[in-house]
Amino acid sequence: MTSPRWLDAEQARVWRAYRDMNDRLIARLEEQLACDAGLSGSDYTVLVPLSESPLGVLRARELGTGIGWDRSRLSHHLTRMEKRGLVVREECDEDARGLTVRLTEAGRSAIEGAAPGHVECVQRSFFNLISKKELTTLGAVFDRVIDNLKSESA
Amino acid sequence: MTSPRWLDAEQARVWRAYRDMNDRLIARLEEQLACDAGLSGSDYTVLVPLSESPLGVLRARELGTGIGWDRSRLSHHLTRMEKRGLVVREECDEDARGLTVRLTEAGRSAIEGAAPGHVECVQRSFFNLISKKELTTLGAVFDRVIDNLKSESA
DNA sequence: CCCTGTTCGCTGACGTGTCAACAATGTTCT
DNA sequence: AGAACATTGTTGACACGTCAGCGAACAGGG
Repeated sequence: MTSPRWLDAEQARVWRAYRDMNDRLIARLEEQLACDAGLSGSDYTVLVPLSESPLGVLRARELGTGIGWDRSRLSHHLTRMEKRGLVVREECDEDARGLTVRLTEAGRSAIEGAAPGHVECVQRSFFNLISKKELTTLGAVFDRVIDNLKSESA
Repeated sequence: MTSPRWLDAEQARVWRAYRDMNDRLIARLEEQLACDAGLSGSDYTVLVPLSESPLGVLRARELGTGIGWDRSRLSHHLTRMEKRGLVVREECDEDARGLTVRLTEAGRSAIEGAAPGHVECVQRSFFNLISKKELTTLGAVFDRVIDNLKSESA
Protein backbone atom coordinates (compact mmCIF):
# COMPACT_ATOMS: atom_id res chain seq x y z
CA MET A 1 0.00 0.00 0.00
CA THR A 2 1.78 3.10 -1.14
CA SER A 3 -1.21 5.39 -0.64
CA PRO A 4 -3.60 4.84 2.26
CA ARG A 5 -7.20 3.94 1.52
CA TRP A 6 -8.69 6.82 3.52
CA LEU A 7 -7.73 10.40 4.11
CA ASP A 8 -5.85 11.03 7.32
CA ALA A 9 -7.16 13.61 9.77
CA GLU A 10 -5.24 16.56 8.34
CA GLN A 11 -6.06 15.69 4.75
CA ALA A 12 -9.73 15.43 5.61
CA ARG A 13 -9.59 18.79 7.35
CA VAL A 14 -7.85 20.48 4.44
CA TRP A 15 -10.20 18.89 1.91
CA ARG A 16 -13.25 20.13 3.76
CA ALA A 17 -11.70 23.56 4.09
CA TYR A 18 -10.93 23.61 0.41
CA ARG A 19 -14.49 22.78 -0.61
CA ASP A 20 -15.90 25.18 1.93
CA MET A 21 -13.61 28.03 0.93
CA ASN A 22 -14.39 27.54 -2.71
CA ASP A 23 -18.15 27.54 -2.16
CA ARG A 24 -18.02 30.68 -0.07
CA LEU A 25 -15.61 32.48 -2.34
CA ILE A 26 -17.62 31.77 -5.47
CA ALA A 27 -20.82 32.74 -3.70
CA ARG A 28 -19.23 36.00 -2.57
CA LEU A 29 -18.05 36.88 -6.05
CA GLU A 30 -21.37 35.98 -7.66
CA GLU A 31 -23.17 38.10 -5.13
CA GLN A 32 -20.89 41.05 -5.72
CA LEU A 33 -21.33 40.82 -9.49
CA ALA A 34 -25.07 40.40 -9.26
CA CYS A 35 -25.78 43.31 -6.98
CA ASP A 36 -23.10 45.54 -8.48
CA ALA A 37 -23.87 45.10 -12.17
CA GLY A 38 -26.66 42.56 -12.56
CA LEU A 39 -24.26 40.04 -14.04
CA SER A 40 -23.73 36.37 -13.26
CA GLY A 41 -20.30 34.80 -13.08
CA SER A 42 -20.94 33.21 -16.46
CA ASP A 43 -21.87 36.57 -17.97
CA TYR A 44 -18.63 37.98 -16.66
CA THR A 45 -16.63 35.08 -18.08
CA VAL A 46 -18.12 35.70 -21.51
CA LEU A 47 -17.83 39.48 -21.40
CA VAL A 48 -14.19 39.70 -20.36
CA PRO A 49 -12.63 38.32 -23.57
CA LEU A 50 -15.09 40.32 -25.65
CA SER A 51 -14.21 43.56 -23.91
CA GLU A 52 -10.51 42.82 -24.31
CA SER A 53 -10.88 42.24 -28.02
CA PRO A 54 -10.04 45.42 -29.95
CA LEU A 55 -13.40 45.71 -31.72
CA GLY A 56 -15.52 44.01 -29.10
CA VAL A 57 -16.12 41.22 -31.57
CA LEU A 58 -15.06 37.57 -31.48
CA ARG A 59 -15.74 34.41 -33.38
CA ALA A 60 -17.98 32.22 -31.25
CA ARG A 61 -15.53 29.37 -31.61
CA GLU A 62 -12.58 31.41 -30.34
CA LEU A 63 -14.62 32.74 -27.49
CA GLY A 64 -15.73 29.26 -26.52
CA THR A 65 -12.33 27.63 -26.59
CA GLY A 66 -10.82 30.62 -24.85
CA ILE A 67 -13.03 30.21 -21.82
CA GLY A 68 -13.21 26.43 -22.06
CA TRP A 69 -16.90 26.12 -22.83
CA ASP A 70 -18.45 23.71 -25.27
CA ARG A 71 -20.53 24.98 -28.17
CA SER A 72 -23.85 24.11 -26.63
CA ARG A 73 -23.23 25.91 -23.40
CA LEU A 74 -22.06 29.00 -25.21
CA SER A 75 -25.01 28.94 -27.59
CA HIS A 76 -27.52 28.69 -24.78
CA HIS A 77 -25.84 31.41 -22.79
CA LEU A 78 -25.55 33.73 -25.77
CA THR A 79 -29.27 33.32 -26.34
CA ARG A 80 -29.94 34.49 -22.82
CA MET A 81 -27.41 37.31 -22.99
CA GLU A 82 -28.73 38.47 -26.34
CA LYS A 83 -32.20 38.59 -24.86
CA ARG A 84 -30.88 40.92 -22.18
CA GLY A 85 -29.14 43.10 -24.73
CA LEU A 86 -25.56 42.42 -23.62
CA VAL A 87 -24.38 41.01 -26.94
CA VAL A 88 -25.62 40.49 -30.48
CA ARG A 89 -24.96 37.66 -32.90
CA GLU A 90 -23.77 38.45 -36.38
CA GLU A 91 -22.97 36.34 -39.39
CA CYS A 92 -19.40 35.47 -40.06
CA ASP A 93 -17.85 36.52 -43.37
CA GLU A 94 -14.93 34.11 -43.56
CA ASP A 95 -16.90 31.01 -42.63
CA ALA A 96 -20.60 30.69 -43.34
CA ARG A 97 -20.96 28.11 -40.58
CA GLY A 98 -19.51 30.55 -38.15
CA LEU A 99 -20.84 33.28 -35.97
CA THR A 100 -19.41 36.42 -34.52
CA VAL A 101 -20.44 37.83 -31.21
CA ARG A 102 -20.48 41.57 -30.72
CA LEU A 103 -20.50 43.42 -27.45
CA THR A 104 -23.29 46.00 -27.33
CA GLU A 105 -23.00 49.36 -25.63
CA ALA A 106 -24.98 48.00 -22.72
CA GLY A 107 -22.68 45.00 -22.57
CA ARG A 108 -19.60 47.18 -22.52
CA SER A 109 -20.83 49.42 -19.78
CA ALA A 110 -21.93 46.41 -17.76
CA ILE A 111 -18.50 44.80 -17.88
CA GLU A 112 -16.66 48.05 -17.38
CA GLY A 113 -18.83 48.87 -14.44
CA ALA A 114 -18.43 45.43 -12.94
CA ALA A 115 -14.74 44.76 -13.37
CA PRO A 116 -13.21 47.11 -10.77
CA GLY A 117 -15.53 45.89 -8.03
CA HIS A 118 -14.91 42.30 -8.99
CA VAL A 119 -11.16 42.65 -8.93
CA GLU A 120 -11.29 44.47 -5.66
CA CYS A 121 -13.42 41.70 -4.22
CA VAL A 122 -10.87 39.09 -5.28
CA GLN A 123 -8.13 41.17 -3.69
CA ARG A 124 -9.97 41.69 -0.46
CA SER A 125 -11.25 38.15 -0.07
CA PHE A 126 -8.20 36.31 -1.25
CA PHE A 127 -4.90 37.93 -2.12
CA ASN A 128 -4.80 40.42 0.74
CA LEU A 129 -4.84 37.46 3.13
CA ILE A 130 -1.93 35.64 1.55
CA SER A 131 1.78 36.28 1.95
CA LYS A 132 4.19 36.42 -0.94
CA LYS A 133 5.70 33.10 0.08
CA GLU A 134 2.31 31.43 0.39
CA LEU A 135 1.31 32.76 -2.99
CA THR A 136 4.33 31.10 -4.56
CA THR A 137 3.42 27.81 -2.89
CA LEU A 138 -0.19 28.03 -4.04
CA GLY A 139 0.84 28.75 -7.59
CA ALA A 140 3.19 25.79 -7.64
CA VAL A 141 0.62 23.42 -6.15
CA PHE A 142 -2.18 24.53 -8.46
CA ASP A 143 0.00 24.14 -11.54
CA ARG A 144 1.13 20.70 -10.43
CA VAL A 145 -2.43 19.51 -9.88
CA ILE A 146 -3.54 20.90 -13.23
CA ASP A 147 -0.66 19.22 -15.06
CA ASN A 148 -1.50 15.92 -13.45
CA LEU A 149 -5.17 16.17 -14.37
CA LYS A 150 -4.30 17.16 -17.91
CA SER A 151 -1.92 14.25 -18.37
CA GLU A 152 -4.43 11.76 -16.97
CA SER A 153 -7.19 12.87 -19.30
CA ALA A 154 -4.91 12.86 -22.34
CA MET B 1 -3.39 53.11 -2.46
CA THR B 2 -2.81 50.27 -0.08
CA SER B 3 -4.22 47.63 -2.44
CA PRO B 4 -3.65 47.99 -6.18
CA ARG B 5 -6.66 48.29 -8.40
CA TRP B 6 -5.71 45.38 -10.63
CA LEU B 7 -4.14 42.02 -10.04
CA ASP B 8 -0.42 41.91 -10.68
CA ALA B 9 0.97 39.33 -13.09
CA GLU B 10 1.57 36.63 -10.51
CA GLN B 11 -1.79 37.11 -8.84
CA ALA B 12 -3.54 36.88 -12.18
CA ARG B 13 -1.64 33.71 -12.97
CA VAL B 14 -2.47 32.11 -9.63
CA TRP B 15 -6.09 33.15 -9.87
CA ARG B 16 -6.49 31.60 -13.30
CA ALA B 17 -4.72 28.47 -12.11
CA TYR B 18 -7.00 28.28 -9.11
CA ARG B 19 -10.17 28.50 -11.18
CA ASP B 20 -8.81 26.10 -13.74
CA MET B 21 -7.67 23.55 -11.16
CA ASN B 22 -10.97 23.68 -9.40
CA ASP B 23 -12.97 23.15 -12.58
CA ARG B 24 -10.84 20.22 -13.65
CA LEU B 25 -10.74 18.65 -10.22
CA ILE B 26 -14.48 18.84 -9.72
CA ALA B 27 -15.06 17.50 -13.22
CA ARG B 28 -12.69 14.62 -12.54
CA LEU B 29 -14.43 13.69 -9.31
CA GLU B 30 -17.90 13.96 -10.82
CA GLU B 31 -16.85 11.78 -13.69
CA GLN B 32 -15.39 9.15 -11.39
CA LEU B 33 -18.53 9.05 -9.25
CA ALA B 34 -20.81 8.92 -12.27
CA CYS B 35 -19.10 6.11 -14.08
CA ASP B 36 -18.19 4.21 -10.93
CA ALA B 37 -21.53 4.29 -9.13
CA GLY B 38 -23.99 6.33 -11.17
CA LEU B 39 -23.95 9.08 -8.56
CA SER B 40 -23.57 12.83 -8.91
CA GLY B 41 -21.48 14.89 -6.53
CA SER B 42 -24.69 16.12 -4.93
CA ASP B 43 -25.92 12.57 -4.43
CA TYR B 44 -22.63 11.76 -2.73
CA THR B 45 -22.88 14.82 -0.49
CA VAL B 46 -26.33 13.73 0.67
CA LEU B 47 -25.50 10.06 1.06
CA VAL B 48 -22.37 10.46 3.17
CA PRO B 49 -24.02 11.82 6.32
CA LEU B 50 -26.86 9.34 5.94
CA SER B 51 -24.51 6.40 5.72
CA GLU B 52 -22.57 7.64 8.73
CA SER B 53 -25.71 7.92 10.82
CA PRO B 54 -26.17 4.76 12.93
CA LEU B 55 -29.60 3.85 11.53
CA GLY B 56 -29.20 5.39 8.11
CA VAL B 57 -31.88 7.90 9.09
CA LEU B 58 -31.70 11.64 9.58
CA ARG B 59 -34.05 14.55 10.07
CA ALA B 60 -34.19 16.53 6.85
CA ARG B 61 -33.34 19.66 8.75
CA GLU B 62 -30.21 18.17 10.31
CA LEU B 63 -29.13 16.76 7.00
CA GLY B 64 -29.61 20.09 5.30
CA THR B 65 -27.76 22.22 7.82
CA GLY B 66 -25.02 19.60 8.03
CA ILE B 67 -24.19 19.89 4.35
CA GLY B 68 -25.03 23.58 4.12
CA TRP B 69 -28.03 23.28 1.81
CA ASP B 70 -31.21 25.27 2.05
CA ARG B 71 -34.54 23.50 2.42
CA SER B 72 -35.60 23.97 -1.15
CA ARG B 73 -32.48 22.53 -2.66
CA LEU B 74 -32.65 19.51 -0.39
CA SER B 75 -36.33 18.96 -1.11
CA HIS B 76 -35.80 19.06 -4.86
CA HIS B 77 -32.83 16.74 -4.67
CA LEU B 78 -34.56 14.28 -2.37
CA THR B 79 -37.40 14.10 -4.89
CA ARG B 80 -34.95 13.09 -7.57
CA MET B 81 -33.09 10.66 -5.33
CA GLU B 82 -36.30 9.10 -4.10
CA LYS B 83 -37.37 8.56 -7.69
CA ARG B 84 -34.16 6.64 -8.26
CA GLY B 85 -34.66 4.58 -5.12
CA LEU B 86 -31.66 5.85 -3.17
CA VAL B 87 -33.63 7.19 -0.21
CA VAL B 88 -37.18 7.28 1.10
CA ARG B 89 -39.03 10.01 2.96
CA GLU B 90 -40.80 9.14 6.19
CA GLU B 91 -42.92 11.13 8.60
CA CYS B 92 -41.30 12.48 11.69
CA ASP B 93 -42.70 11.44 15.08
CA GLU B 94 -41.38 14.24 17.27
CA ASP B 95 -42.36 17.04 14.96
CA ALA B 96 -45.29 16.75 12.58
CA ARG B 97 -43.83 19.43 10.33
CA GLY B 98 -40.67 17.44 10.05
CA LEU B 99 -39.43 14.71 7.80
CA THR B 100 -36.95 11.91 8.17
CA VAL B 101 -34.86 10.63 5.33
CA ARG B 102 -33.95 6.96 5.25
CA LEU B 103 -31.20 5.35 3.23
CA THR B 104 -32.49 2.41 1.20
CA GLU B 105 -30.52 -0.76 0.55
CA ALA B 106 -29.78 0.50 -2.92
CA GLY B 107 -28.64 3.81 -1.47
CA ARG B 108 -26.34 2.12 0.98
CA SER B 109 -24.71 -0.08 -1.58
CA ALA B 110 -24.32 2.87 -3.93
CA ILE B 111 -22.47 4.98 -1.38
CA GLU B 112 -20.42 2.07 -0.08
CA GLY B 113 -19.47 1.14 -3.58
CA ALA B 114 -18.59 4.70 -4.51
CA ALA B 115 -16.66 5.89 -1.48
CA PRO B 116 -13.36 3.99 -1.87
CA GLY B 117 -12.96 5.02 -5.50
CA HIS B 118 -13.84 8.59 -4.66
CA VAL B 119 -11.33 8.83 -1.84
CA GLU B 120 -8.68 7.22 -3.95
CA CYS B 121 -9.38 9.75 -6.69
CA VAL B 122 -8.93 12.63 -4.25
CA GLN B 123 -5.66 11.10 -3.11
CA ARG B 124 -4.33 10.52 -6.58
CA SER B 125 -5.40 13.84 -8.05
CA PHE B 126 -4.58 16.06 -5.11
CA PHE B 127 -2.89 14.89 -1.93
CA ASN B 128 -0.31 12.65 -3.56
CA LEU B 129 1.02 15.71 -5.36
CA ILE B 130 1.43 17.83 -2.26
CA SER B 131 4.23 17.78 0.30
CA LYS B 132 3.61 17.81 4.03
CA LYS B 133 4.85 21.37 4.26
CA GLU B 134 2.67 22.54 1.41
CA LEU B 135 -0.34 20.85 2.96
CA THR B 136 0.18 22.84 6.14
CA THR B 137 0.37 26.05 4.15
CA LEU B 138 -2.78 25.22 2.19
CA GLY B 139 -4.69 24.42 5.35
CA ALA B 140 -3.66 27.70 6.94
CA VAL B 141 -4.54 29.74 3.88
CA PHE B 142 -7.91 28.07 3.35
CA ASP B 143 -8.88 28.57 6.99
CA ARG B 144 -7.85 32.21 6.87
CA VAL B 145 -9.88 32.89 3.75
CA ILE B 146 -12.91 31.12 5.20
CA ASP B 147 -12.70 33.07 8.46
CA ASN B 148 -12.53 36.32 6.56
CA LEU B 149 -15.53 35.46 4.40
CA LYS B 150 -17.49 34.36 7.44
CA SER B 151 -16.75 37.56 9.34
CA GLU B 152 -17.68 39.73 6.37
CA SER B 153 -21.05 38.08 5.89
CA ALA B 154 -21.87 38.19 9.62
C1' DC C 1 -57.65 29.89 24.44
C1' DC C 2 -56.26 32.88 20.52
C1' DC C 3 -52.86 35.73 18.12
C1' DT C 4 -48.48 36.39 16.44
C1' DG C 5 -44.33 35.00 14.82
C1' DT C 6 -41.20 31.22 13.62
C1' DT C 7 -39.80 26.88 11.73
C1' DC C 8 -40.39 23.09 8.52
C1' DG C 9 -40.85 21.41 4.16
C1' DC C 10 -43.05 21.69 -0.69
C1' DT C 11 -43.88 23.82 -5.12
C1' DG C 12 -43.53 26.48 -9.55
C1' DA C 13 -40.91 29.53 -12.24
C1' DC C 14 -36.74 30.51 -14.01
C1' DG C 15 -31.63 30.58 -15.10
C1' DT C 16 -28.16 27.42 -15.84
C1' DG C 17 -25.20 23.18 -17.58
C1' DT C 18 -24.90 18.65 -20.12
C1' DC C 19 -26.01 15.43 -23.54
C1' DA C 20 -27.35 13.60 -27.90
C1' DA C 21 -29.17 14.55 -32.29
C1' DC C 22 -29.28 17.59 -36.09
C1' DA C 23 -28.41 20.88 -40.26
C1' DA C 24 -25.28 23.48 -42.68
C1' DT C 25 -20.88 24.33 -44.27
C1' DG C 26 -15.96 23.40 -45.04
C1' DT C 27 -12.11 20.07 -46.19
C1' DT C 28 -9.79 16.17 -48.04
C1' DC C 29 -8.99 12.51 -50.95
C1' DT C 30 -9.67 10.00 -55.07
C1' DA D 1 -16.76 16.51 -59.49
C1' DG D 2 -18.24 13.42 -55.78
C1' DA D 3 -17.98 10.86 -51.49
C1' DA D 4 -16.52 10.78 -46.85
C1' DC D 5 -15.34 13.16 -42.99
C1' DA D 6 -14.74 17.14 -39.81
C1' DT D 7 -16.21 21.56 -37.90
C1' DT D 8 -19.61 25.05 -36.45
C1' DG D 9 -23.53 26.20 -34.21
C1' DT D 10 -28.53 25.16 -32.77
C1' DT D 11 -32.09 22.68 -30.54
C1' DG D 12 -34.83 19.85 -27.14
C1' DA D 13 -34.83 17.07 -23.18
C1' DC D 14 -33.38 16.72 -18.86
C1' DA D 15 -30.73 17.48 -14.25
C1' DC D 16 -29.60 20.97 -11.10
C1' DG D 17 -29.81 25.35 -7.92
C1' DT D 18 -32.10 29.63 -6.41
C1' DC D 19 -35.86 32.38 -5.33
C1' DA D 20 -40.32 33.73 -3.74
C1' DG D 21 -44.52 32.17 -2.10
C1' DC D 22 -47.29 28.76 0.22
C1' DG D 23 -49.52 25.78 3.96
C1' DA D 24 -48.94 23.20 8.02
C1' DA D 25 -47.31 22.82 12.52
C1' DC D 26 -44.84 24.58 16.66
C1' DA D 27 -43.89 28.22 20.52
C1' DG D 28 -44.65 32.16 23.42
C1' DG D 29 -47.36 35.91 25.31
C1' DG D 30 -51.71 38.22 25.86
